[in-house]
Amino acid sequence: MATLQLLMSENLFLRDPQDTELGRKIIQESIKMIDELGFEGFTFKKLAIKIDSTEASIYRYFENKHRLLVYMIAWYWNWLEYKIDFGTQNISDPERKLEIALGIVSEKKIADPFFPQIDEEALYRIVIAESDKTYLTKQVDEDNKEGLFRGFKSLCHRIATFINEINPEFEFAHSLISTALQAGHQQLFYAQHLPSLTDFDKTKDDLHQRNMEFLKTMVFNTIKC
Amino acid sequence: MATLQLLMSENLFLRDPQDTELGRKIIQESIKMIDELGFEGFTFKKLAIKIDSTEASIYRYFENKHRLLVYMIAWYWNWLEYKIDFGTQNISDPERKLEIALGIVSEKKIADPFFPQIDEEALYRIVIAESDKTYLTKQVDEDNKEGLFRGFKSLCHRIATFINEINPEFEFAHSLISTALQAGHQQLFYAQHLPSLTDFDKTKDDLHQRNMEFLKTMVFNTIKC
DNA sequence: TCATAATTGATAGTAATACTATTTATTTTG
DNA sequence: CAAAATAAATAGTATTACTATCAATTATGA
Repeated sequence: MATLQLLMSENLFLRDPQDTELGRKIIQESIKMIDELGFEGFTFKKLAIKIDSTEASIYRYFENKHRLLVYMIAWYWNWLEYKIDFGTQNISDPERKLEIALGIVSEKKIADPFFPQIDEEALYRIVIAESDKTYLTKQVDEDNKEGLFRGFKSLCHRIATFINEINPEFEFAHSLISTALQAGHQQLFYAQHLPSLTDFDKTKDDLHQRNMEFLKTMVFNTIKC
Repeated sequence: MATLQLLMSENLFLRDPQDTELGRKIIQESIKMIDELGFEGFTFKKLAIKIDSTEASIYRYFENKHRLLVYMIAWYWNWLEYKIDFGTQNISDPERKLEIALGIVSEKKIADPFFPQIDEEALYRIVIAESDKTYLTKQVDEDNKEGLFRGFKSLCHRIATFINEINPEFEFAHSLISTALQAGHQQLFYAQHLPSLTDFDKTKDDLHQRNMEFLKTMVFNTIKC
């Protein structure tokens, strides 16, 4: 099977981690560590020890750990958009396209053989628990100017387009989709940790199915009334 | 005018900040500082200098700055629930109650004369930018066991009740309301910093109006189809 | 080929942060 | 009013998030 590489925006790193052995080890191991320790518990020092390198070496690739998180989350959004492009190929019915997109957004994430170096399951847990931290900072405007959030914005715009094709009258397409994208993660987090904020049962194995149903209901009902 | 005090859950603090002069200064000044510096830029050291006290004294009131944030956000949710109780008093039509609740959630927040010691405008900006950080941590389960998120859960449940009164068939009342509560903040943050994720124009002064409209459309359409 | 430059990595710092332990002052109460 | 309890101030420490400097390796080109 072919192995792919997502093209990542230049500003996301100092040195492209996909180019070198060390860079790839940084990404692989930091996905594992942030998943285990949480973003606050994760440090470049701990990562350096784990991959048998040094803090300074890691700082050559990423300005700081926040940038590394932004890189990982951007990779995730790029991956989703690629999957949606792929999945809606040759389909013209916008309702079908929207349904496919929402399905991909909320489906259970498993290892993608096209990207063997990334642990998508761990990355998905990071996205759920940490992705908001990429922009909930005081430097959000500078980061945005550098284009660090292009992946998320692009994905949001793409799905919003489907809505506008279905119902050109609907005036909140972007708001609805950015809400749905975040809600999909939020509800899974809540189901796990604050279940009374949801109507899901985390012990049942149809959790992702229910979440998908919720998102589709919310989006389709909202635009069709 | 009467001055009120919201009853805060015991576990939110080590010593009740509403009881002492220093405690009240801690709350007042930390709202100002977190608003200005962001939660990451805020430290007990800086706060201590500002209020002419010491770090150790502040640690007598709150275990750490995360707990202080949780306290502030819990105050906000309690305040909203009180406003909704107040606003839906003697109203029996559940649609009307839901509309009032969503209105209160998304209306522009101004100083509440019942609580003169709290700067609600600054607190609202903190809620928008920082509230997710209260639970997006590795200690969320322990914190939840201590009841730190009772305020949010209680508010969510109360509004979900209105939905169930309107449409007992609808099976995602809690998910929809927790989604709407977060979306209300998120959209304002996006409008300010990542406007392409919304359909709002931050330069227009009907921003809150539009956001309210979006939330009401989303919630009512979703439950009525 | 070999010197030079460029890149990469290792070592050793520093200022700031998030606390903690101990000491000192003040207030409460029997 | 003395003893106990409480509150606050002082002075630490381990860790974090970097930076500056130095050493090794690799690439380039006359």
